[in-house]
Amino acid sequence: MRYHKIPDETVRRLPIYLRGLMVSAGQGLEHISSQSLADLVGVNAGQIRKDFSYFGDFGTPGVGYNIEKLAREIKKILRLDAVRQTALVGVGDLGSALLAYPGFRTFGLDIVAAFDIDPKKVGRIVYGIPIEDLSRIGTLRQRDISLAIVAVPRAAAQAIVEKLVAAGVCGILNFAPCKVRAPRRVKVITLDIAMELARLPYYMPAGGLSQKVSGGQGRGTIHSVA
Amino acid sequence: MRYHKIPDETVRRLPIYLRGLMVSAGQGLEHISSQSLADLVGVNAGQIRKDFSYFGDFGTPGVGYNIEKLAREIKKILRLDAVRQTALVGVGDLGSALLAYPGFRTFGLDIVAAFDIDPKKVGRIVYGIPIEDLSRIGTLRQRDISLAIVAVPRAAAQAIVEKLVAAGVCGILNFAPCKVRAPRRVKVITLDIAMELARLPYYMPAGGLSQKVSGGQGRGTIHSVA
DNA sequence: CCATGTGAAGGTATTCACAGCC
DNA sequence: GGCTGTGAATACCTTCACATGG
Repeated sequence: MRYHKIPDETVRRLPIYLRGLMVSAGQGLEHISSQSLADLVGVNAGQIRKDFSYFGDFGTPGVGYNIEKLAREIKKILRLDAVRQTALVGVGDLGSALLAYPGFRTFGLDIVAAFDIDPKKVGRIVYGIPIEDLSRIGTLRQRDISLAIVAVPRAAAQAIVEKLVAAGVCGILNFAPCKVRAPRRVKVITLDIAMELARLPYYMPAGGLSQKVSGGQGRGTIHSVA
Repeated sequence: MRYHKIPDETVRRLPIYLRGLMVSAGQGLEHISSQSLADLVGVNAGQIRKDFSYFGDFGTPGVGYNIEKLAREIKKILRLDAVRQTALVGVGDLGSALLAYPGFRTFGLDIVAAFDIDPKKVGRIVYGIPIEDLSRIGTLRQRDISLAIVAVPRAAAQAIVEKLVAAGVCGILNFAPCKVRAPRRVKVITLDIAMELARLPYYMPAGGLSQKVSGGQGRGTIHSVA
């Protein structure tokens, strides 16, 4: 069930909206206007209405959007309406941090398996998850795990991705700083942390440190950026 | 010295090219064609040439681009030509992983200070960096540190950003899952890890697990994705 | 009166194709 | 022959303004 045709950029923003809606719901609100949501998440109000317009009528003129209903719909579109079991490969510093990170739950994503190549790590239990040997990646298919996070060194990433694909995984979040090849049916998102930091200096003023703001707390020119 | 006008999307891709160029340089190559670079980093060759065209002639028809020269130019544009000292705030699981991560060096970014609110952590040395109390963030200005990474819980993020701004920081990479406000002159990039994972299921085939590929290794339909 | 939903307009980014150069 | 650099054409995304509805 693919919704008529939702632009990629809109899909990218849907999780942002979803997070905003969940925050609002947590405050006991029932409805929210595109303007309030805009203030909350930092996206232009017109953009939000346009985005929502791609999948039917959820708002009531004069009132706003029903938070619960809208959140449920977005989850359905993103296919986050059921809990998705996820595997982690590579339990180094970053991998461990990801195991400890509670944020995935928010979106119904649950890390239920972890793999590493290091015999000293295999068998240990980290944040409740036992670490298995890489050779057991093949068991993912029968365990109904179709999503994976790759947190291994660059040199190992491609081989791991191939193992995962062979095991039936069809969605991969790759933290290794390189492009990995995969069949078209498998969606890979690469998240290169250092690269994000690398484009920060471009946008910074030339002088280096910024001047001290007169007015103490920084009132006045506060703006949302990015 | 701002180059005529480089599109934002091009700026986003520059670090990708830079990484590809550094890999090629490491292999002893001297020149690379837009097509080879395209294969390496997964961006269309025409796109690459168009991107490079925004900042002058670096290629030689029939030969390709001089890797060293081009890499140096991209670094200059991104202002990565000098080592930049960076501060980390929040030495939890993720923060520790970032301290250990060698990838920042690649882009001339060096984490030289770390802060945490937890008295049990303050004073300890993690991966060579002593953890200081939050109250010492104000010293960043005189230490010439203008870049910061925020890895604190959502509830603390806004307050930390304000402290950093007051201390003269003008570029922030925020890992907290929320929008933060900052003066316009301060560039903030928010990287919400869970959110990236959240849009993965949307692109996955409906059935859940993918079918076993006939043909073993997966030859044939291999495509770059992402 | 307030807020949604949406055509139409404007802006930005990508793709194409080829002239020009080594 | 191979590869760059770039205008022109296309596709995509965002903004605007307003008609419509509670």
